[in-house]
Amino acid sequence: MNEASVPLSREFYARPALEVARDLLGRHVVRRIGEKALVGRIIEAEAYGGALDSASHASRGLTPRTAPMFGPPGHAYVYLIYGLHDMLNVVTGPEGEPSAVLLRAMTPVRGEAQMIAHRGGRRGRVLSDGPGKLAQAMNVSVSELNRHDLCLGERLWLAPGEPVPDARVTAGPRIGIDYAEPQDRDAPWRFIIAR
DNA sequence: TCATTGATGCGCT
DNA sequence: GCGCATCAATGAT
Repeated sequence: MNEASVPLSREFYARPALEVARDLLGRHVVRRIGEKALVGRIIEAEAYGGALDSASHASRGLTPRTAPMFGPPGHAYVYLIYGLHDMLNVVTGPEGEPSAVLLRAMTPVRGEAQMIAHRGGRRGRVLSDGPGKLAQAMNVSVSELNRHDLCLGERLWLAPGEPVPDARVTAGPRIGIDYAEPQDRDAPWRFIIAR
């Protein structure tokens, strides 16, 4: 494991989701499957949680599904949406205060051919430009990686990568949360790397 | 390039 | 039973 792929520390995650989401842009997602390593650069992320975020799963309280969000930071929260797609989140903030960041998109850095295979041969922009696509390209599933500790450097973790300056960052409302209260629906908690 | 729609399974009421 | 932090195929502009 070289310097660029050392796992981000627990302290990195133990901050407000909003701060972590912004800071995750340009960082690397590392997935190790046996001897093979897949690396992607995060280009889009969304914060969920905070005091009273009606868009967050955790706003309904602690349930078996949302339990990881209430747990210690630096763990994965993976869930299935629409019966089809796995969503990869990282748990943030102090234990007991539910929050997480959804990884929404990445670009391939290493192991692109393997990612394409995971995606059924789809390549180019559609390889990993959505949360379900990102998880599928990385072969991340609820059954294998929900609650996984991202600070171990085993199977799945995030690494320093190349942080992005503010001038390259754009914030806007989150996607697919029309059901949320207006102030949460409109909050600029989605971060992307402008191009 | 944009809008529409079916797919599909589980958590929660 | 309802609805969901989505995707891909389809058809129109």
